[in-house]
Amino acid sequence: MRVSITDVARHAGVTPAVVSRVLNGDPKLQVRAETRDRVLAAARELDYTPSHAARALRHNRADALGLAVHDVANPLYGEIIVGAQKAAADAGYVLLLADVDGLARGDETFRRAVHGGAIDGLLLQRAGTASDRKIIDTATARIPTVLLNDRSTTHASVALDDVAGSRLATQHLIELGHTRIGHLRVGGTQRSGSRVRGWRDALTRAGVTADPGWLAAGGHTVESGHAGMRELLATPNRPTAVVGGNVLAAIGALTALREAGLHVPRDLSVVAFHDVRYAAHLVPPLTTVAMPLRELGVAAVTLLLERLDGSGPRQVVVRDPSPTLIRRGSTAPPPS
Amino acid sequence: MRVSITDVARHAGVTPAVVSRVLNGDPKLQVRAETRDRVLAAARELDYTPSHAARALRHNRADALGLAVHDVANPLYGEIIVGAQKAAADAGYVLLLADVDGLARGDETFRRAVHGGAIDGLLLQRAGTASDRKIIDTATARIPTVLLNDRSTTHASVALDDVAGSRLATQHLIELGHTRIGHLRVGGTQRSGSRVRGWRDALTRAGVTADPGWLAAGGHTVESGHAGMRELLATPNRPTAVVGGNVLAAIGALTALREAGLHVPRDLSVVAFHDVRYAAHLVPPLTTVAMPLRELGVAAVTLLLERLDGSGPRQVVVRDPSPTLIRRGSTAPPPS
DNA sequence: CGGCTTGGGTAAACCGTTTTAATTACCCGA
DNA sequence: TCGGGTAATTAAAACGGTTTACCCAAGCCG
Repeated sequence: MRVSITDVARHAGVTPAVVSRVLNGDPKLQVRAETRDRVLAAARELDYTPSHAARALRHNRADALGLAVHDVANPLYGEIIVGAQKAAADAGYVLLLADVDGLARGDETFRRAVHGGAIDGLLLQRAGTASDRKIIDTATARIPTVLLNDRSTTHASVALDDVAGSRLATQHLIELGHTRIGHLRVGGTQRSGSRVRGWRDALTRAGVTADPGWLAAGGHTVESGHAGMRELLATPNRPTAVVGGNVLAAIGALTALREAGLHVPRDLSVVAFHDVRYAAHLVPPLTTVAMPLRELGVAAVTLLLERLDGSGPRQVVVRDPSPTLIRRGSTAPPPS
Repeated sequence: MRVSITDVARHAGVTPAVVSRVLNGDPKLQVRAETRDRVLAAARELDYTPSHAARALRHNRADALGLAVHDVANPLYGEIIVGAQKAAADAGYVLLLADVDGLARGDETFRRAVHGGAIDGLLLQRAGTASDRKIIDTATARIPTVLLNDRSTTHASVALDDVAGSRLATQHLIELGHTRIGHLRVGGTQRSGSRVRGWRDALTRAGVTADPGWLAAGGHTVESGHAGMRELLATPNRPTAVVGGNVLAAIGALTALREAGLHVPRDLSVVAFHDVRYAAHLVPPLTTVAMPLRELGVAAVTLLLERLDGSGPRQVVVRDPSPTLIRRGSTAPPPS
């Protein structure tokens, strides 16, 4: 059926040991060039590929990484996955997809994969929900784990430079002449706090003290963004511009503004995190801060591989390329 | 380190054979209830999970499926993946992610996974590109394969009911009073042909003969959709409504219309395939045909598992739930 | 010419499970 | 008390590699 190392050995007139050692380039192997060639030729001729299971069993290593996210269809995580997949493949690792919520529900399939050694390490999305901590701790206890897209003081993690991104967005608005700038925070995660900090930083630098009313919960859905925007509109010292922590929330905000009879960007400017593909095709085309999501995926895999080599947990912030402002039609100088 | 079946056996005072047979419910095993309990208790106590590699080696089966798509970040495929992931997990299979383009470039990692038996079957996106055929044939020769989201006469495949979807979209326009209805075809695949057929069917039923000028290449990018729409606008017997084969192409079409000074839907109606999450937030909110993408993913896994059990290649069309029209703001009666 | 090195390999154990065939324990009736 | 028969359990091989220790032959040196 399958062609095994024994077949190759027979074909080359040697023992399996030699085949293994030639193919893996064992430095302590002494072998005549002629023999080596015979082995290589036989392997090529029979189109031999070693059994994944057999190697994994022997090495106690699967050459596979797990990737568990909440929603694969979320385009943001799609980008992260693309980067992670590429980096893993380059390093000779295969990527195994799982559903965090499944994990939370105690999905036996994935539990067995982790406990049974089907993966060597795990990339785990941290959403900031209550059940998260338990999942994270269980995983970490079993297997080297890296948290995606958020900072952690206790676990290895890879985050974006949210402070810089948020500062960039806010500065853009300041440069346009805005001083009353609101922020729709995502909530629940470290990065939410970072974005608040970046926003406040930029305001402080411009000599503006942030009004507490300028900070509202935007969540990460269209509905929550809609609600958050309405809240901002109701505040006495109403902002003339808003930094949105999440694209979907920003879309909800745009709807709320349209409903309130306000024109974007004439009456109010909006800039949001993450330059998703359709941002340019909303009306108005959304000004965004492009964050290096793919690079985050790459960095996560890199860090995880480091951990597999025995390094301790480390917190990485991906700053390259740095957050970039994509100017489109949703930002303009404040109404005079 | 890892707790193995031998540890459990020792702990329960039996041999590994008994442990294995108890845990796997071997029907020919005769065992005292008391012994069985001891084994189960030991397994639970030590938190034993069998080694994935060892079972895979023994069974010559990895309990894993491969999933190779062109672009994980594409929200359409995201939905398919979500469905596939869930179905695979339910069946006790784990999902392994790969990049078709990597495959085309001869990505060694994935080649080794396939050849080395790390996956039992493969779900493969068919894009209709030139290099596709080679990849498909290579994969099929090695491993049971199911093609995603398109029909094939030679290989196992799972497709959507594109004829019905296209007919539904066209009928909607007809019901609004349109007779001159264009179609932006995706091109390259079977499903593109199916959509043309559905469109033509609906027109014929309404007693309208399709003008050749009403059919243009829309591709699956914003740019190609833009170009295709311009082509349609230039035709002598210009349509008053358009069915778009792809959302991104439809977005490009909307832009082209805006540039041409035409108002959607007052001057021209647009309906497009696939109800992506942001369709409601484009301006105008896009009327779409929602296709059962998740169910496609589920059906693909189901078919693949069937094939693993020895059934021959089969072509499946997912009709449940049937295509649904989501009426939004981009369709209206034709200008009078 | 005997012992030592070195080149060129080989033999065998091992990784953790599963499974078939074989072995032991036990009970019962004669 | 001893077969015989069945119930309960075990031994061992096999899956396909990898790796360590070892072996043999040839050459070299003293």
